[in-house]
Amino acid sequence: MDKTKENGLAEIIRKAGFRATKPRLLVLSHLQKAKYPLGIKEIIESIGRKNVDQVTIYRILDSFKKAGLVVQVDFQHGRAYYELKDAKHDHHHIVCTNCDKIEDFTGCEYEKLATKALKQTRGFAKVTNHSVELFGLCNTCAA
Amino acid sequence: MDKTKENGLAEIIRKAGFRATKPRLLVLSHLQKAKYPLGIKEIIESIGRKNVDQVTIYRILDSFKKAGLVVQVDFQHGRAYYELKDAKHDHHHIVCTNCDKIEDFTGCEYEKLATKALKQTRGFAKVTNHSVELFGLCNTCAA
DNA sequence: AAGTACTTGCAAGTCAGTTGCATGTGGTAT
DNA sequence: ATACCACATGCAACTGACTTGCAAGTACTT
Repeated sequence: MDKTKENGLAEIIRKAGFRATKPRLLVLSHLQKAKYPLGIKEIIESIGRKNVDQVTIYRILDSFKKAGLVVQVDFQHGRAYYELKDAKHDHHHIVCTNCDKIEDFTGCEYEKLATKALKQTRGFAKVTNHSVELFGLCNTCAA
Repeated sequence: MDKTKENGLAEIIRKAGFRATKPRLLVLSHLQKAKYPLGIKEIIESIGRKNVDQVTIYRILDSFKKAGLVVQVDFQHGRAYYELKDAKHDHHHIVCTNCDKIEDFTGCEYEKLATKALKQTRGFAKVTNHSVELFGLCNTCAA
């Protein structure tokens, strides 16, 4: 990892209230490079089991999630996926229920949705996060 | 369970392509009565472990899901929740990340969202299902 | 350079969900 | 009404995701 980049990552981590340790830098940089949400297993594998213990990865992702650095995505595959939380966070996924292919789409109109929901429910004070996934069939599997 | 109702349930099950067995009738009627999505554990418990084996419940819910009778909901609690799929299916949940309180809201504009996503992605032929959940803080926990 | 609170690694454990296979049963044909 | 058999269920054992407790290590502060 080159020095400038590492410093940038370290700063992000410290701003979120954590110490900039090697495992955390690794997890963050893997998430940054990822095109699509990563499963924990993939993260563990690509970092290398001998380099960082899987328990550590679990703990890091959990704390990153609580700190709002990362969002957890559910593809109904029975395990958790994670990706960096982008500023606008209007970026979601469509998943093929047959072959698990994933693509992105935008435009869930989060603000509108949240306002609408808060108006309707009355029992809730604020919305901090949201999850929007579509499930369907990709062109190959539909044929 | 009164006879008329049981017959109605049985018909639903047969129309979906299954045999109307006692475990399936029980699962379906519990889902119908539920105000909010049920976790598998709750279903197992309220039906009674001695009455129906938990493996059977898992298999039933899985097949109901594949048949489109039921939808799986993810509250990021590490286990699956299920509820009956309603015709319009424009009924979603807002979950308190602190105390797990759940309320409903409507108006996710599914059709619009699906059309938009299909136009953007190009790799997908159709959308068969969707999941929209909001996470936030309820009035009590926000205070 | 040292101290300490935060982090990590290891081992063992928990819990959701799955699999294989023998037994049971709903729906149908007779 | 009876018998049949493919579909369903129950049981036991298993897998795999995720968690916990605790001792050892290390990033940041002074």
